[in-house]
Amino acid sequence: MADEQKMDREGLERVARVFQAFSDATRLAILQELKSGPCGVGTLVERVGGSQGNISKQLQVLAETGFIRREKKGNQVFYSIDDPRVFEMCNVVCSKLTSEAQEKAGFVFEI
Amino acid sequence: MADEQKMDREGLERVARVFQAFSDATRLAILQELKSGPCGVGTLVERVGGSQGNISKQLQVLAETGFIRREKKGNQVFYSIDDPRVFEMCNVVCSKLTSEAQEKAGFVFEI
DNA sequence: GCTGTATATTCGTATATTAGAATATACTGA
DNA sequence: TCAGTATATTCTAATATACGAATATACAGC
Repeated sequence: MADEQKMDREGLERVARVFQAFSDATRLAILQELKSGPCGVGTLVERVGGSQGNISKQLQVLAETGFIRREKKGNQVFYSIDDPRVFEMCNVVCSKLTSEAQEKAGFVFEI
Repeated sequence: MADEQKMDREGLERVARVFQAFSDATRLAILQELKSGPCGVGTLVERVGGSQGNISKQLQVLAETGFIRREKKGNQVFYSIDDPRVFEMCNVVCSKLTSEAQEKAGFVFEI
């Protein structure tokens, strides 16, 4: 099915770089906002919090993954989700965390 | 469909922590080895390279995500994939990188 | 208990990351 | 061109990370 060949170090580093982009709460908060639709930088600064400069930087990190799109419109720059599979990944992690929490709380009977 | 409620900062930080675990080439190399089946630490040191101490540390980081299982058997410790969805996530990233590379090379005609 | 093997932990160092403040650039409209 | 608004970049400090070397712990067999 999937490619069973092993990836070389450079390939692994590129993949790692993408996960890295999603490994920060501020950037995930931005993603969460973009889920509702495209958004300008100023609006994201308001909604996510933090300095304008920092939000702008984090947006660039996200855009470099290829999952987020950058689009200039006149004076403003709008960011949006370019590939919704980014949320599939988040959902996998979330559901894992949820089931872990349930196990910890003893809500699950494993056979 | 998915939970549309916004996650608080603490939740986002927990998710970020999991992505963080996958954001390192050495740890991805370990995952790649585990794909073929459970593996002891010593074998992973041989196959992945680097010091034994470092591999052991990285294994712990992976195990903390809940996607990788740790199992003691006598003198040895075996690690294995506990939730194969970790590879789904990797595949999403890989396919994105592949399509990006193709676009860069001009192999894709967008309508 | 002692020895050897397997794994984990600690320590120190080089490097990377995050964030705010200040500054620079880009664009719009008068 | 000038002023104002929106975004990006640079600089700096605090913190986090990855790694090897050395050391500690766990366990099996004698």
